Amino acid sequence: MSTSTRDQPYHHGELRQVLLEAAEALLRRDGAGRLSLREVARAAGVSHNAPYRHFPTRETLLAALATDGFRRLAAALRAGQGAAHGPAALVPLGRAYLRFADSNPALYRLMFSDGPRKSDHPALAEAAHAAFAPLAEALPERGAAVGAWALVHGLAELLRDGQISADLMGPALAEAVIGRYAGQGRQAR
Amino acid sequence: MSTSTRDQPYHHGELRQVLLEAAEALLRRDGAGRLSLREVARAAGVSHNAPYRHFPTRETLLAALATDGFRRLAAALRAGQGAAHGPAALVPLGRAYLRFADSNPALYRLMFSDGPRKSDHPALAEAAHAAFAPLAEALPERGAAVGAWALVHGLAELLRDGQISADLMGPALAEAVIGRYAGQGRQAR
DNA sequence: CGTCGATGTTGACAATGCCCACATGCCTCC
DNA sequence: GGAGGCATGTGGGCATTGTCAACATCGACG
Repeated sequence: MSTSTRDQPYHHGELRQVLLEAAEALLRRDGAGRLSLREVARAAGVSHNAPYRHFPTRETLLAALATDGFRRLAAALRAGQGAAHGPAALVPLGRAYLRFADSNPALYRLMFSDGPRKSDHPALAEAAHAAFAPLAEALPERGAAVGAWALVHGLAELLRDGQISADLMGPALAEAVIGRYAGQGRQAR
Repeated sequence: MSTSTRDQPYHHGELRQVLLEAAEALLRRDGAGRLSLREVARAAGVSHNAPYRHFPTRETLLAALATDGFRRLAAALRAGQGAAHGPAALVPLGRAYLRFADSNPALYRLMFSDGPRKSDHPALAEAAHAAFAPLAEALPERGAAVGAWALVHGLAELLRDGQISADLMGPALAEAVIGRYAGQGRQAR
């Protein structure tokens, strides 16, 4: 809470966490491309080299941010799913998913598009995979689950950068689309 | 065709096009994030500042690349659609779409994820919008078209970065998912 | 034939990612 | 309880980058 702990005890103690928070703020402001390690360090009030004690590389920082994002997404999905099970859960899951993407556009973009390759960061890959679990549980059939994942992810991305021209944008339509898919999923064994 | 016009006539003549081609090669190799204007210039055999006579900014170069990508995508879709019309065109369209994304992963990523914001580059925005046209014609109902767009785009992205774990990846599944969606689209009024 | 504008070139500057050597201070082990 | 070790943080430095400014070159047009 203290805006400036006067006597920086040289060893910060929570630098890693502070760096991540500062980085996320800058991510929100500038996007992943313009996020600079040195500016993160400045924001955290440490030397330009301090981050290297916690992240071997700029990309590692971004990967950590994205990993955290996937954990939060998974939590949001579980929270949004509520009591629903099976195909009926698709709509609330989709809604929670889209809300997450809409609330954290820069982070979402980092997680799926802008960010480091998952193959280079095992923890990231695993977190990303884990976020898929709620959907896989709701729709036991693989094809249906993948389709739903793709549909919702595609909607999120198209909405995010206004790819869908403004006249037909909006969460309402998105939800209708998901609803329709859910209905079909139910009847298509 | 000439690999090196010996006497570079100072005024290159086709620099813009050459720069774009060099840039796309580097894009393929390194991704948009690591693409450096100076390296593009080097690859084109001109000074590090020559590109600025054609692109006011690095981002502008990327936007031009992405714009071209959308034009090519639109062409690929029209070519892939063949004679099919209406909902029946969905499967061939989806196939063409996925093939494009699979053949040009870096470019695809630039177009949708990595690249400049469409709102900052009108030509880009328009090309992106135009690429949507074939789909909109095939599925006259807005919701269905948006859903299909999202579904296919989502599949492309998930496939691209192996988000769908390897065990269920592959174009075959993707096509099945699209086929199912197409079937549902046909029966949903 | 001269000049003018588009296109390229050279030079410079600040910022950045990352490397190296050094400083600091807590923790452990005799 | 003192000495050494190790994680953490600092400062300086280097190559690279995007962009700006000044100058060079050349074809077109009077």
